[in-house]
Amino acid sequence: MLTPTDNDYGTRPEKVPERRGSLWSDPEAEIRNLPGIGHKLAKKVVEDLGDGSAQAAIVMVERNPYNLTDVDGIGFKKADRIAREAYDIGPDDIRRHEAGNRFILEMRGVLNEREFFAERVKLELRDQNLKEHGVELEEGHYWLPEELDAELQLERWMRGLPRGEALQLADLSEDQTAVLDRMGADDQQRLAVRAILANRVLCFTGGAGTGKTFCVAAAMDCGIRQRWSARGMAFAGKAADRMREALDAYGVMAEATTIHKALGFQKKSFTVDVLGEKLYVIDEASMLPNWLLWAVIKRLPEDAHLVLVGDPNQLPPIGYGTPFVDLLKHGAPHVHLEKNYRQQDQQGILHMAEGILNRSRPAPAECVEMHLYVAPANLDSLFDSLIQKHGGPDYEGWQVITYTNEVAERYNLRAQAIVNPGGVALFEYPLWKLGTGERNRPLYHAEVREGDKVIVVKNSTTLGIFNGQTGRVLGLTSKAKIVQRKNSVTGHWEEQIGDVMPHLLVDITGREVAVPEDEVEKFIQLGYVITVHKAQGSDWPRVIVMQPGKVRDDTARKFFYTASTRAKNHLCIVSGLRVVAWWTNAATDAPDVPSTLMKRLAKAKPMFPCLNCGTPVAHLPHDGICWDCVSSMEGGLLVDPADLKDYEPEPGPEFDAAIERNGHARPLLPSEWEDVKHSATPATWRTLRQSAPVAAAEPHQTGEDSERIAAQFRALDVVW
DNA sequence: TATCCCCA
Repeated sequence: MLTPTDNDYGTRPEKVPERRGSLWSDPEAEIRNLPGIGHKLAKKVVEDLGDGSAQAAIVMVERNPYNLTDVDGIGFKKADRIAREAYDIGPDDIRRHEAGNRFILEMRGVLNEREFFAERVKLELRDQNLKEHGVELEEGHYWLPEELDAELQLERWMRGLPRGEALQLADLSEDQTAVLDRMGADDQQRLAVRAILANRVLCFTGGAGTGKTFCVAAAMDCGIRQRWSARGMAFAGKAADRMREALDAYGVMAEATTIHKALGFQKKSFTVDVLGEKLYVIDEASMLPNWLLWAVIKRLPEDAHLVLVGDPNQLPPIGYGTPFVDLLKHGAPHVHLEKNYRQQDQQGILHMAEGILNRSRPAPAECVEMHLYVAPANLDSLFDSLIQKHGGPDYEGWQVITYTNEVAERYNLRAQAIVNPGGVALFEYPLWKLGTGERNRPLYHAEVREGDKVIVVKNSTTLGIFNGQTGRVLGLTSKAKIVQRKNSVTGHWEEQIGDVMPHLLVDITGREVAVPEDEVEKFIQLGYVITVHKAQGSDWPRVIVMQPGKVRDDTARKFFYTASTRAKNHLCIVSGLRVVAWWTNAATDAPDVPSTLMKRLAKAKPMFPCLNCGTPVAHLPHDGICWDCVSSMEGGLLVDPADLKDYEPEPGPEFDAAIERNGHARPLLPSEWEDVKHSATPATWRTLRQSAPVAAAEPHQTGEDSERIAAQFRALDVVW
């Protein structure tokens, strides 16, 4: 079955070769002629599977046709059809089961046995002996192995974290105080900076407009003043770009990139093994799925500080897991900014957002327009009048936000008809969500005209544009296309001059960007109306939230909260629901079911006394030494070897190897630890006898200290 | 049962 994303609807190969066997002279044609693959997909197959070589791609496909699922735009079903029709692969081939099992879990996350079998039946995966191929079964649940590993590792890492009471505050040097004075930080923000500098791991939360980014920039600057190196990261390109702008604006000497870039993402994996900086700040952390957060944590140097900045009330990650929310629930060190700077003049929007979170209806306010219980027949005309009132040529000034792409596509056409009716049409793209007609063609197309408001829908490093940025179409120009080619000798990517072709000129945040004609459809769409996911991380003076019906219960509150808080001065809400139904929907959140990670953490684990300070902790990450001790260690461990003879670390090959190298089985000095830390997993070292003797305990922080700090924060309206 | 991210 063809999917709506298969937009190879027009072109067919000009020449149809007669037989596959005679095609070795033209391997690309062979790929193109596979069932369900056309021109465009064939190119991607060659690029993704063969690294540019069609011959190599064919070898990959012949070895295992299900390798095709690695190509963007090819799922299990399309690969399966090719495997069975073109390569005679039987229904119970191991490769088929492996790909099918993985496909199911890639779509659905973690499934129990019954759910998993139901999905297998749908894909006609019948042989029960092959039900675990490519996936892992753990206590009645099926997992992708890498997903299970990420979660187990996160669990281990979280058990080793200080919890709640361990929030610490750094003292600021004169230099640092001067920085904060110059930046104009208030007391709340100063405390946040001190917390960032003092805690190895810190969650940093606050709603839109509470100045999180400001604090982060200030903290990074202060870090740099004490000779730390610092780096900002974000999941999304646009968020990284915003952070970079903020750092530039405050004159902070630190880079900000996507996580993928920082970890050296290539093809399907990360190439950076250990990160080199001292302070890492991840923005929009609520967007991180388990695997990605773990990918960062496992690469952190041991003395690094990690700050996770986010708003747990915003939209959850697309992938599996909600590690940011889990960390907060688990009680990791946490600073919350309460005071809102941005919406101080527009308290109505703030109260609206609070109302959605707290299930309370705020008093009516001038800056919040509610249009509820709108009859379906009147939705369009109401929309039109709102655009006439709040829309206009100042595209930076307003934005319509929806939940689904279908609604976005529909109302983009209406908004365009009002705002830019007479612009010259420059190109068009298919509106797949508005339905498909015969022969799988889209029913509607959108015209992009001169003067239109547009949105970037995909990052391009070549063009320097990011998914989610909005802009204005300036016109057309003709110039040579710049293409990125991999130099076959050096292996580096290089910019080369390609064919001369028309380019679409777009003004994006004040910069003129020329998008080559053949890539416009990939990068540019109408931007009057966008989905909430694309709006995340941006704000506009006037926002219209256009959502005719109910939003699914488990997402509703996050959708309305995120969408409403995008507005700085004026907010319009449009819905067909009655007043009570709307408020019920808007305040409905997913039932508070603990994530699988939280369930793991809730299970009791044996406690072990730290060899250095004696504090019992569930996990001793550093060879019997707790996190706090290791982090405060400069010269070496103060452990008397005589006290250690009764310890019995867990046996195993890694442990044996480590003993052999070191000649003993006691916890290691930091210098020794350097030698074995890469080969001995912490799990190998962690099992210690509970009755073991312990060095004199000296807690790192008394209850009094933490109470004093808590009081300081409370006094400043900061919750932690 | 919808949403969507990442690179050389």
